Amino acid sequence: MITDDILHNLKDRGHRLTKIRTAVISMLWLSDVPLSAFEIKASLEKDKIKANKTTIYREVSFLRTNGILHEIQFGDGKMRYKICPDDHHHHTICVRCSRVEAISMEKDLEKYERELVRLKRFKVLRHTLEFFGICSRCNA
Amino acid sequence: MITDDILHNLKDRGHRLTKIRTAVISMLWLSDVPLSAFEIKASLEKDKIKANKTTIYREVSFLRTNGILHEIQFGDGKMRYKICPDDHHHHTICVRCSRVEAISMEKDLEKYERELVRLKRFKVLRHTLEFFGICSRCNA
DNA sequence: AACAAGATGCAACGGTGTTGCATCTTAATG
DNA sequence: CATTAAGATGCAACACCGTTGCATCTTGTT
Repeated sequence: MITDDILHNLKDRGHRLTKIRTAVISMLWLSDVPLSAFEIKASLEKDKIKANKTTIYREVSFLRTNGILHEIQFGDGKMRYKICPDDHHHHTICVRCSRVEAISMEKDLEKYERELVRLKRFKVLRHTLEFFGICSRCNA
Repeated sequence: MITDDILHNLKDRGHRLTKIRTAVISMLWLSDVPLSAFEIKASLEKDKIKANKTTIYREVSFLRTNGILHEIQFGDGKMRYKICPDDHHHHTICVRCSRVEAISMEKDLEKYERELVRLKRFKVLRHTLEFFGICSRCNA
């Protein structure tokens, strides 16, 4: 299991493996959509693990600092968090059922980023790209 | 002046031209970066025009409904608003000086959206794309 | 078992944005 | 110019996301 690798890696670097930490990691790993802080909290509670919202925010902050978890913004005012072995995917987000899927268009964007440097002398550090629409299930 | 066109257009459609409305329009038109609600409020106050934050939110909502103003998200949790003749949603945002420039890659993205329909049966309604980095001025 | 660093909970707070309601302004009408 | 009704504004209160300070509890090491 990859979550075990993550846990061992954290421990080897001198970090603690608390109940909440391991729960957040395994839960986010199993989730196929990025979750907000509140959703993480709710999901833990379903497994009978109570955690204060402050703890959740501090935990995602910790996991982000350690490169385990990544933030995504869907433009509704809340951060969402996901565990992704290779950072950066873009997503399709269904506006009806909220289903999220990762897609890849790195090659096209890398080409475009090179053009931005060449034409506008703008050095891209990061970007955001999300598509909102109707997924295949909802459209059927 | 284009702001006059906007004002006449609004009036012709039966909307009122209040002090705050005209001030928001001309101020946003002159601004070369998208502004948050708070920044709009502060900018009006610099011109001795006081406005309640509720009024600002209602005004940007009104202007958005009338297709005059567009929202942009930079991922810091606040909406920003910009007057743009053609609704144009991609930008380079300098993380040092906050300068924002519009860029065009519609053709590439339209191609990609057609592929999303074809391959994943995902119908794109809208998307977000912003590049964060260092602009030519800051990099010099 | 003792201990220090780290994790947690709680309360309070700040910021963004919204809503209900009372009041004021705009612009059209007589 | 006075009237008037719709629309605009201000105010207070609220909801929500996220953060901070501080006291307390856990973890893992000695």
